[in-house]
Amino acid sequence: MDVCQEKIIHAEQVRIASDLLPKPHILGALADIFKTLGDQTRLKIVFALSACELCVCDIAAVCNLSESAASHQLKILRMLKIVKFRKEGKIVYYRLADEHVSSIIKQSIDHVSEYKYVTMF
Amino acid sequence: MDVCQEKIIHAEQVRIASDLLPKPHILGALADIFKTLGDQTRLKIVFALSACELCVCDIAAVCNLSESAASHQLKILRMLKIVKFRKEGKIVYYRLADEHVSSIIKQSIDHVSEYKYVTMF
DNA sequence: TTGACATATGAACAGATGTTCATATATTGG
DNA sequence: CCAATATATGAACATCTGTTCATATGTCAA
Repeated sequence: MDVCQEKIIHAEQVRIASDLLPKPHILGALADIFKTLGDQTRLKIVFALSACELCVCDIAAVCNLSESAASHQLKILRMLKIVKFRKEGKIVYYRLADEHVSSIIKQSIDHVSEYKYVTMF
Repeated sequence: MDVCQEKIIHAEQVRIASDLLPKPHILGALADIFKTLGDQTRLKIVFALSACELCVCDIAAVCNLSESAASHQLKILRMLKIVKFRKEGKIVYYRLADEHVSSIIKQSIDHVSEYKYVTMF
């Protein structure tokens, strides 16, 4: 990887910006959260759960998914601490883990609505 | 795809959650933003730019990237309206597009710091 | 215990993603 | 004009991701 350190143009800004970078494990954790929310299926699940607690079967219905696909994605959301769950007999109910997630989503909606948005992917 | 509509367990919650889902193009736009922030390289660039305006060469140095890789990722950040840029002769200076992005990042840091975080990817 | 149901999981496959390398474009000074 | 510099872009490639299908686990009722 070309580190490009022999031709830094603005040494001072580079130093300032470098000092501000979070530690690698924080950066990784943040990227993981965004990566997780960066899939339409999981984002849909998160939106659905921001309405109310739902079981896997409900989530599959709301998000138009097979129950297997829902379960796979819920596992990821669980590992990332984005959702919590409780078991009641055969049924597992999921809900959002905390308000940060909803808050993040709200902020991003503001961002999107500020531009005439063009999808690229 | 198995739509799973014959065995909805909680019809009322399913209706409520379904009504709350954003329109597909909004959902897509949001997912795109998260997907974009969900890469360590791009997230690092965003953090760097939250410190100050930087040229491509500076960004490459701060983020330990080849200039080509930086340029590729900046293109994506540009298309997603996450960064803006201005040209000054040969040099292109990048900066964050708005405060929503920094706000989103701040929220996610709060989320991360609330748990003993375990990386999964 | 047996069968029905809700959910979870593993393997496999197609499609997407990020980097590299080579090359192109654009701007400035000589 | 030409050479040097800063940035951008295209193709190729290895890696990662999300879905599906088949199967497993766990729970309840009969």
